[in-house]
Amino acid sequence: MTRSLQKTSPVLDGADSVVVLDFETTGLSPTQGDRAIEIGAVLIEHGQITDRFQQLMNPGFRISGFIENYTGITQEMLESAPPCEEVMAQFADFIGDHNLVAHNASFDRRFLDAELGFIQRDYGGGFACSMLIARRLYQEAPSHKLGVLVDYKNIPNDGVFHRALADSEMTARLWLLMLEDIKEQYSIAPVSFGLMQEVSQKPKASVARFLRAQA
DNA sequence: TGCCAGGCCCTCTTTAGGGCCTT
Repeated sequence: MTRSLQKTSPVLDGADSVVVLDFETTGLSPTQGDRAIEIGAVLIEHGQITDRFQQLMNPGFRISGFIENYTGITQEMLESAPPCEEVMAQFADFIGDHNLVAHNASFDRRFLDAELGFIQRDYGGGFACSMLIARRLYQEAPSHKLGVLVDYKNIPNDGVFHRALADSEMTARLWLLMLEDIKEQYSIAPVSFGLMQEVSQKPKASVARFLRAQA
């Protein structure tokens, strides 16, 4: 169950389309045998969401009760889903060479790399982490979990968490809000993907100075 | 039955340890 995002005023230039993605998985580590069980993603173009991707996938083994409770995704739901390889081939076509964004991107990147590796596919875009940027822009936030940031920044949501498309849509709203905040606070426009990547790598204490120098 | 990973970041740091964040 999803719904459209409210329109957001464009703050990106035309070349800075990004795909915001989120995996639900059987656990924390693909190197320990964990697999993806759902992928959700939205495409942002010109500062607005223009496309969506959501698909459950069958990892080929029984998932834990913890994951069923955490995500609401049941074993029964996965038994009727297509295998990971089929879904990830479709998803590789969806992301193409777009730049990518995820909340705690190191996690999603590990699974993206692992699942695409199984089918000998790759991607050509960069990867940015909304959590690392939020830690720098919103240093006073009570935490930088996605759900806490959504509440802290009053980001509209339908109350669904830990499902791939819902989390990717909330991450996309957070991403667009961070672009708006940088634009308004530092008079930078357009705010490029490359600039956001740079922000994510700056020491916390020097981010404001760095952004002021970009104006 | 209980536990498992990994990158980032802070500090009582760098010859380390532990919290945060993702499922």
